[in-house]
Amino acid sequence: MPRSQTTKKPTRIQREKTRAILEAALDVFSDFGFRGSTIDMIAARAGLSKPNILYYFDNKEAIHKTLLAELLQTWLDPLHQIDEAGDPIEEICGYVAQKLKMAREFPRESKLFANEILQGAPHILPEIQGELKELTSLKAKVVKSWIKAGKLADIDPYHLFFSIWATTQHYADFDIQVRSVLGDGSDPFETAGPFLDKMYRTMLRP
Amino acid sequence: MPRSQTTKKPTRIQREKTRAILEAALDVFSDFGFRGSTIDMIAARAGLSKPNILYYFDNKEAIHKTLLAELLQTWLDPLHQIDEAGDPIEEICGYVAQKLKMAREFPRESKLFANEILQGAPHILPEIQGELKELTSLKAKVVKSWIKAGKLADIDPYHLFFSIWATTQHYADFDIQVRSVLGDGSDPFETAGPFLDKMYRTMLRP
DNA sequence: ATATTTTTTGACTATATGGTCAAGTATTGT
DNA sequence: ACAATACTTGACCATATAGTCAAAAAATAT
Repeated sequence: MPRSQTTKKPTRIQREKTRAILEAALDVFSDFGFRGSTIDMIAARAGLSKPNILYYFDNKEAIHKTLLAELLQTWLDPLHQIDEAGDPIEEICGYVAQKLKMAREFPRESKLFANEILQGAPHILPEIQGELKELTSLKAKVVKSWIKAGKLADIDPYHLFFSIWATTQHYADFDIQVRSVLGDGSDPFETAGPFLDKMYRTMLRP
Repeated sequence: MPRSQTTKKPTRIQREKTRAILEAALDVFSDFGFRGSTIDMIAARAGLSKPNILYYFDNKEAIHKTLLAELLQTWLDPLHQIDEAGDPIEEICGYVAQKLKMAREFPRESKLFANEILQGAPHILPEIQGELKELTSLKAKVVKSWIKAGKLADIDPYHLFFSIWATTQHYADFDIQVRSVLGDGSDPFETAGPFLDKMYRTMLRP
């Protein structure tokens, strides 16, 4: 009986293999998108046979769903950490730095997410309209209170967040373009960090 | 003899049908990506049969390539228009406004491009490393000269361009996310315009 | 050691999809 | 009107791919 239909505690093999499959699937999905990826590709990358993959996951979509669910939490985490009690500019620049760090360290996750949203979020629209929307609106209120207190320039909190998401994830999602334009040699993230920090400090100063 | 193999001047029907096919293909490719799109989908959207599509284009990839080639020119055009002789801040804010307008009016083109880059630019890497790289480097020099002349704040021209591309195209590419977070009703582009204008004016002021 | 359970896979099916082709239909030029 | 050319398509093929299954192999429990 496959793991996916059991409620028992998973065995060591189950833990290891599901991990290996998800790891391989992240590679493949982030590079080719959902439709462009095949179970065979994932199997090859994981060093398993196709039926073996399907022993651990009901189908291709189940693998994808699992990845997206994990991903969303990682994606939302830095936003959670914005603290109303902290210094406004430091909090937001810290958030920018955190998002950029994530784009650097987890580019596959960023691309997987971008692929999903780009195609109209067919698998995670509910979460986008739920969790993400709620959390963003919560933190937008925090930004608004900072503005009202005169601690930040008067800018639209939502568009502020959009611009942060766009600029930071750009370095992961459009990686090939960024590197092509810069030419090889330098690490885009190295120079992007100071640039974004300066940019947001300038625009946020009241 | 199909159009794709002829050098003669195209007939009226050829012009009309190829247009209809490209129009339908843009719809489909921008929504589902290259691998996620089928010739049948394009045929259905264009109101033609599959063999008829393949009478005008050699294969699926040829349709995609044609779209990308047209697209790249549209994409590069606003960058071309940046004029060294103009007022630096107005030139750059004009560029931002132009890019945002394009994201609004041609979201399908933006998504097609995003899909392509996201998957590693398999079909237009040469153009990215050629035309785009050259033009960007040319305009980066212009920005540098403006900075040297004390007319702009001292920022990295490349990252400036990246941030402009990211923030403007975000509204087309991540459209579903933007609308989900804002909730329905307001037009994201309406409020994004003033936000971005203010943002770039603030950060560019010397 | 043996029984039980879990894991693995070769061989398979069904379907989707890119692409072909020969024969038919419409359009155009004279 | 008629021939030449351009256009269209139903039927088809080859391949790729998601997913199944029964039987073998490996791991685990007793």
